[in-house]
This record gives sequence, structure tokens and C-alpha cells, in this order.
Amino acid sequence: MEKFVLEGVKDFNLDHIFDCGQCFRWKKEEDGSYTGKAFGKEVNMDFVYDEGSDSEGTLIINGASREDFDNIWKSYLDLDRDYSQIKEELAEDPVMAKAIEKGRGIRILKQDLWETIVSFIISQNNNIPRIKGCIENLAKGFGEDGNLPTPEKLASLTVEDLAPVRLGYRAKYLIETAKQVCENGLPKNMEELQQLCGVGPKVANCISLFGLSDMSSFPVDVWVKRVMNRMYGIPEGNKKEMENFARENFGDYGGIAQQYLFYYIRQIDDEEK
DNA sequence: TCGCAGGTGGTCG
DNA sequence: CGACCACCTGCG
Repeated sequence: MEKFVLEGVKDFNLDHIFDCGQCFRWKKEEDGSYTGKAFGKEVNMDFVYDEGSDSEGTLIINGASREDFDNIWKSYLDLDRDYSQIKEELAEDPVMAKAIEKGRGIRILKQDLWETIVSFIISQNNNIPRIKGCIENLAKGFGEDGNLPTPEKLASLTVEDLAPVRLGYRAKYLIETAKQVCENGLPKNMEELQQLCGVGPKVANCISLFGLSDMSSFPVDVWVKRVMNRMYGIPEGNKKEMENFARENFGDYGGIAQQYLFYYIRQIDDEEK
């Protein structure tokens, strides 16, 4: 199988990238590599640190040609962005510095917009194993070649058709959103995102961040509420204040900051169990 | 058994 | 507007 190898990759860690809540379709192998699919191509990614380094090393993408790397994976992995610089700025805040230390290899994936929309509608009021299961069921049952069904395909289905996917009440959101996309095209910004059925402020921010690469998007979910209460003393119920805090302190990198915070609190939570 | 999980839409005041 | 509350489903 062909493979693509890239040395000298900085600020990169597969666990951090695939376990910070931004994607649901990558599977960790026993050897620590990850297998998954994006933009119709399935690959296996591995990362080997340079000797003595904990953030710089060599990326190996099994199943990818150089052309695929240039066209897909380079932008998918956000490799053109200088995270060192961003982390340096964010780390002026000592709380953020601590979070960055834990998730230093996080990168914001640039994902397919439609898949991101579908994935995060499914994610609402749901838990991760079930989210992953639903997405797999949807791809297997109604997609082609392992991909999620297109807007046209989804729009042609009924809630009854989707019953085996076990989406619960989200099925009708998905169908309605698919119809809206067929009618109006894909959304281009937060305002258009929130017109979609089943897309409120939280889901819209996730789609904006992971599907539209708007790094200033700051999704506030239960974990962010938890971590911002714990780290910054903001009351858990005060979402407005959290958004203001993010805008003032993280600015254009709110989404990246959110991912460090999210990963951090999830890790802390695991350690406390 | 029942509350809960990466929220949202509908309904009131 | 902001505060509630029902909602599919599966797991502990």
C-alpha cells in the first residue's frame, strides 16, 4: 500500500486531535495509529516522535499518495497553521497554559461541511459511543462507499426509514435540514447555520469551527461550562459571560482555546475517576 | 428504576 | 427575550 511520510511536523498528537470532541469517525488501532475516512478516502495515520521530543515528529499516512496529501490531508490536518505561535499567545493566560500543556498536539480538523452538519446534529443531548454508532449506522445503511448519505439522499427518506439508525428524535431534524440544504444550498456562516432544523447555538458553533474553519467560533457545551467554572470561576449557568470572556481573552482563536479547555477537563475528569 | 448524555424547539410569562 | 421542559435511546 502506498504511504505518505512527512518529517518535521510540529504541535501534533493523534490522541489529542482525535479525542478532543471534534470528530467521531476515527478509530484507534492497537498500535496507537488511527484509521478513518475523510472526503471519501480511507487512511491509517501514525505519528512517531523525534527522539527527545514530545510534540515534533514524523507523520505517516498509510493509503495516501502525495497528491491526496496535497489535496486533502494537508488542509484536513490544518498543517499550514502555526500552532506554536497561537499557543504562545494563548499561554499568556496561566490557566490556558495548563490546558495547552495537556493537549499540546491538538489541531482543528477542516472537515467536510455536510458531514459536520450531520454529525453535530446527531451529537446533541447524546453521548459519544451512541453518536459514533448512529453515524456508522447512517453511513452503512444509507450512504455510498462508507460515506454519509448526501443531502439529496437524506431528504428523500422518512423518519420510519431511519428508524434502524436509532437517531431518536434527531431523525426528523436531519431530514428537515437535508431538505433545507437541497433548497438553499449549504450554509456559509453562523446566521445561516442557525436557520437549519436542529441547529441551535452550540451545534452551530461546532459546525462553524470544524466545518467552516472559523477559528473564532466558541462552542459552549456542558464540559466548557464545567471547565470555565472550575478554572475561571464563572458560574456554570452564565453562558453569556463565558462567551464574553472567550471573545475578550481568546479573540480570533476562541475555537482553538475551546479545544484545549475541552480536552483538559475531559482528561482531568478521567483522572479523577 | 430512573437520571443522564457535546441541546434544541416549542411554549409561556 | 429568558426560563422551562419534553424529547429518542441506551447505559449504569
